[in-house]
Amino acid sequence: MFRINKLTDYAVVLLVDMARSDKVRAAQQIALDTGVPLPTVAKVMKALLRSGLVVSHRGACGGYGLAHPPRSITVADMIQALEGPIALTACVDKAPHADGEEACGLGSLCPMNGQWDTVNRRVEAALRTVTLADMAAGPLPAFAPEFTRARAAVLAAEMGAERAGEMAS
Amino acid sequence: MFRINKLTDYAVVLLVDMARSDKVRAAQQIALDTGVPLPTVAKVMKALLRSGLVVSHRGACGGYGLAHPPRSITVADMIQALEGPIALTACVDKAPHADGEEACGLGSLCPMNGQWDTVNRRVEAALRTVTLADMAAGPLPAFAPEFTRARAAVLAAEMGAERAGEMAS
DNA sequence: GCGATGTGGACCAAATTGGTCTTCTTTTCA
DNA sequence: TGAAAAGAAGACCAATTTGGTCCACATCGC
Repeated sequence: MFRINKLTDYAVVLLVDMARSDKVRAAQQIALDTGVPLPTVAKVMKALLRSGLVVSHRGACGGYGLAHPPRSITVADMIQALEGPIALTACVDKAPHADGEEACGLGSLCPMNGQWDTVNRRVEAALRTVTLADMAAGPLPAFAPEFTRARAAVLAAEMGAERAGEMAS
Repeated sequence: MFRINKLTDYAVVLLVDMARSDKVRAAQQIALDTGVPLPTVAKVMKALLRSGLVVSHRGACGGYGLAHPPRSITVADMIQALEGPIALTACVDKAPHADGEEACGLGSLCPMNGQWDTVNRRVEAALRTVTLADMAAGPLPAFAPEFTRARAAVLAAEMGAERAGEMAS
């Protein structure tokens, strides 16, 4: 499957929504607009904030906004924000463990010496060719954003009365 | 960290060793030569066999060999053999579940419609630019293959007397 | 100062992964 | 023809990772 994390997937969904809205919104509002559970939105935003992809404003009327124009945020940036450096194998991040041993058990005996570096660089380059603006624009969204938003609200309501009430307050 | 499976990592190590040796060898011998545990070699080979990357010969003097020249086996092939089609998100393989619902919970409401397809195609293209021959050639292996093999044998012996004896028989 | 909002981290249940084992089939060779 | 060598298929369990949630605290605006 060669998957990215679900959390990373959420991050892209949230960032696309932010790129389309282009306003500072509270995490609660973003959760409502996208249908992603609030605690998950909070967790993702924390990671995006640390990586400098979004900016935050605390206090009343606070919220999150994009730190850069969508055109200059790439898929590689989003993935790296959630999952760290792009390293397909343990061989490449040679950060020695506490006991001085290398991450790859075989150490310098590993016959792959540096071959994975090439692969990693090419994958990262590929991921750098698609931007948030591309993701947000889309060739032809099946539904207009308004419909999407309305449908998401319905979904949020169905998630449970107590939570929906709390979120809608 | 955007990793491939450890099993996939092993598969590449084994295939590189097979490309360098270019002989039909028993799984036991490959395990000895690479330092990868025998049961793991067997498991990886099963996947590689199903994908047609290696051929097998049963019975005495049997073993595994490459099904194609290293030049025509790409990193993408190896990853797909172990992990299935390259699909960074659950959105892309729209195979409906048993209950008729799509893999992505949001269904056609998902605002990503088709955007991930582009990313997936570009990543796969990148992975297709590096072949098994490239991985096996290497720019400059730190040690000659003979040293690697001898060292692997020592490692195998250290794994335990009973297993080492059984493997050396 | 109070309420709204973000921040940081702990926490646990569920899913995935990795590694091993067992049993069976196929092939070679004496 | 039968025994040994080797692969095939899958069940199984432990360990790790992931995901989702919650809590206590820090800021900010009114």
